[in-house]
Amino acid sequence: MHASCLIKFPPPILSPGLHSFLGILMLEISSPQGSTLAAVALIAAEDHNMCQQMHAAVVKSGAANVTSVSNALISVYVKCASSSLGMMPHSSSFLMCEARKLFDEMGERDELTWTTMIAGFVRNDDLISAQEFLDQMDDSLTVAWNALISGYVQHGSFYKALEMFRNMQALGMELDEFTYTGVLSACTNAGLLRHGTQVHAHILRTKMKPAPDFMLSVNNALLTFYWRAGKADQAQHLFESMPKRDLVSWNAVLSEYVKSGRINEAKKYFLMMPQKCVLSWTVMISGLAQNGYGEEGLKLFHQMKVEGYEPCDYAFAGAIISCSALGALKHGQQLHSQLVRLGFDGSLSVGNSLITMYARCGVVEAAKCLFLTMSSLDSVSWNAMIAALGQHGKGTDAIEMYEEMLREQIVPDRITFLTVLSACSHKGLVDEGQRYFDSMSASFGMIPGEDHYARMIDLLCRAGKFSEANRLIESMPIKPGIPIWEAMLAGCRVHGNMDLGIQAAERLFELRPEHDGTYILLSNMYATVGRWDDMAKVRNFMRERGVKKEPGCSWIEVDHMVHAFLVGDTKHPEITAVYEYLQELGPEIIKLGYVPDTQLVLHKIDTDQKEQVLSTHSEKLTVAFGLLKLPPSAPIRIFKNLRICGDCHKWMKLVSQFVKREIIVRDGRRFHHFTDGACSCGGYW
DNA sequence: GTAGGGTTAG
Repeated sequence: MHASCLIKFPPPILSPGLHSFLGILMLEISSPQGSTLAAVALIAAEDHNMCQQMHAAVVKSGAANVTSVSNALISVYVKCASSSLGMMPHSSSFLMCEARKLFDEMGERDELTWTTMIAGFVRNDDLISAQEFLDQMDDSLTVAWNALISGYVQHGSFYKALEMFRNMQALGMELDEFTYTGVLSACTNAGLLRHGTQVHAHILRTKMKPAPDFMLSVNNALLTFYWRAGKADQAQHLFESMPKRDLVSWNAVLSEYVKSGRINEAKKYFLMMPQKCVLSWTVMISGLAQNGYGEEGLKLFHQMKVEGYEPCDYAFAGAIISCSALGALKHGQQLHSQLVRLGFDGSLSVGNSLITMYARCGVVEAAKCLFLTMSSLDSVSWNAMIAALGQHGKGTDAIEMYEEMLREQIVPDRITFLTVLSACSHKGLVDEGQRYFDSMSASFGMIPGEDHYARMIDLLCRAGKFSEANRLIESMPIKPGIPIWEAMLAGCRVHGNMDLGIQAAERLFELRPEHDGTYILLSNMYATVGRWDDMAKVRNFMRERGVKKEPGCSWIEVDHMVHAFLVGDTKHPEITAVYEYLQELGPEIIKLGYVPDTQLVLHKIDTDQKEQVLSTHSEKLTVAFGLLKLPPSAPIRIFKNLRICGDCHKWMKLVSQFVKREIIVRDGRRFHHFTDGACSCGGYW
C-alpha cells in the first residue's frame, strides 16, 4: 500500500473500490501507520459518514493522539461541513462541532491543526470563532492570518482585513503573495484607490526572495484593482507588460471588459485568448446575454459544449438569461430539463435565472411555481419574483410578496425597492409606493438613489400628480438627470401635459441629444393636440441632428425558432400569408369598433397611407403570424423592442376578443395580457 | 491550511 496511489482517487465521488479499501484500512487502524494512510484516503474521499466511523475507531484504538491522523480527520470534517452536498441544513454546524471536539481531545497540536481549524471556521462563515482561535495561537503564523484576511474580505469586512494587514506589518510578520492578494482584494471591493496604490508601492519596495510566481498572482490582483478603481488604461498597460500571464490574468481582463459593457472588445479578446476554461466561457456567455446579445449567448453556449467543455451551473444561468432576453420559452424549457438531469436544479443562480426566464417569456405562473418549490431562496430570488409580478401588472401580489419577504426576515436591498416601486407604478398604487419610498430611509437606513427617485416621479406623473412630482424633484439632494426627465416626459404624454412635457424634453435634448425616444414622444404629444407645425419642427430638428428612429421590431417563438418582423416587413418567407390574414381580419376588427389612430403616424402623408403604415406595425404582423402557426388554443406570446403603440394596443384588445385567445405582449417596459377585449395593464403604461 | 478570475434580481 502506497499513499501516493491512494491520493489518485477522484474526490468527492466515493468509488466502490475506494469504499471497500477504506473498510480494509479501518481494520488496520490499530497501527498509527495504517490510520495515517486511512486518513489520507478519507481526505480524498471527503465522506463525512466514513469520517465519523473512522473518528470512533481512532478514539477506540488510541490513535487519536497521533497528530497527523487527527489533523486529517479535522480536515475532512471541515471540508464536508462547507461542501454540504446533499446534506441536511444543520449538518454543517454539527460537523464543525465534531471537528472542534476532536481538536479539544488532541494531546498535541501543530501549526497545521490550528490553521485547519481557522480555515474551517472561515469556510463555514464563523469568523468569530476563527478570530478567537487566531488570538489563542502562540505564534503568529502567516498562513492562518491570510486565511482570516480572506474571510473578512469574503464577508465584506474590508476594513477588518486592512487592519489585520497593518497588524501583520507592525508585528514584523512575513508577508507573502496570499497576504498581498487578500489585502488588494479588500481595496478593490471597498474602492480604496489610495490604500491599494500604497500596497502596490509597498510590494515594489520590498526586497524579498519571493516565491516563483509571486509577482504573477500579485499582478493578477492588481489588474482587477486598477480596473475597478477606474484606471482601466493603467490595468491594460500592466497586463501588456506582465512578464508572465496565466488563465487568471486573461479571465480577469475578460470579465472587466464584460462588466464595463465593452462587449465588442470583449468578443475580440475572447477570440484572442491563448487558453480558455469553463469560467472564460461563462463570463462571455453571460456578458453577451446581459448586453442584449441573447442569440450569440446561446450560440456560444452550444459551441462551448462542442469544444468539449462541460458547462457549470453559472454557464447554464447565462444561457437561460439569453433565453429570457429573446423570449425563447421552448429553448429555456429545454435547458431547464437538461439542468434537472444534470443535478444543477439546486443551484441558486440557476433557480433565480429560471424565475426571470419564465417571467420574461410571459409565463409568470411558472415563475411563481418555481419560486415556491426552490429548496433555498436569497434576496435575488425574492427580487426576481417581485419584479416578475410587477412587470405583469400584478402590483398587489408584488406588494404582498414584498411584505412576506420582510416576514421571512430577508433584508431588502436597493434593487428590492426599485422593483417594488415599479410594481406600484405599473398599477397606479401611489400611496403604497410613497410609503415604501419613505420607508427606505426611515426603516432601512438607505439613501434613495436617482433611480429610486425616477421610479417615484414615474409613479406620481402617471397618476397625474404633477405638482407632487415637481416638489419631489426640488427636494432631491442630487441634480436631476436623464432617468428623472424621462419618467416625467412619459407621464406628461399619458396626461397630455404639454408645458411640463416640453420642459422635460428640453432637459433631455441637452443631456442626450442623440436619443430618438425623446423626439418621438414629443412629436406624438404635439400630434395628439393637433399642433402639426410644432410636430414638424421636432421632426426637422431630428433630421438636422441626424437622429434615426430605431425601427420597431417584434418577434415570436414558433417550433423552437424565433421569428422576427420589422415594421412593414417584406423579408420574412411567409410574409404574404401574414398580410392576407390581416386583410381577412380587418373588417371583423372594425365591426368590433376599431378605428385606426392615424395621429400616431409621424410622416406627413395622407390618411389612407397612414392607415397603411399602422396596419403593418411589427407587433400586428407578429400576432398574425402566431395566430396562423400556433395550435388553436395556445396563447400568443410576442415580444417587442420598443413600447407598444396606442393603436396596436387597441387593436390587440379587439383581436383577443375576436379570436377568443390570450395575446401576451412584452414591450420594452412591461407585459400586456390581452383577453376578451381587455388588457391587464388597465391603462397604466 | 491561505490568493488572484465567474453567476442570478433592475
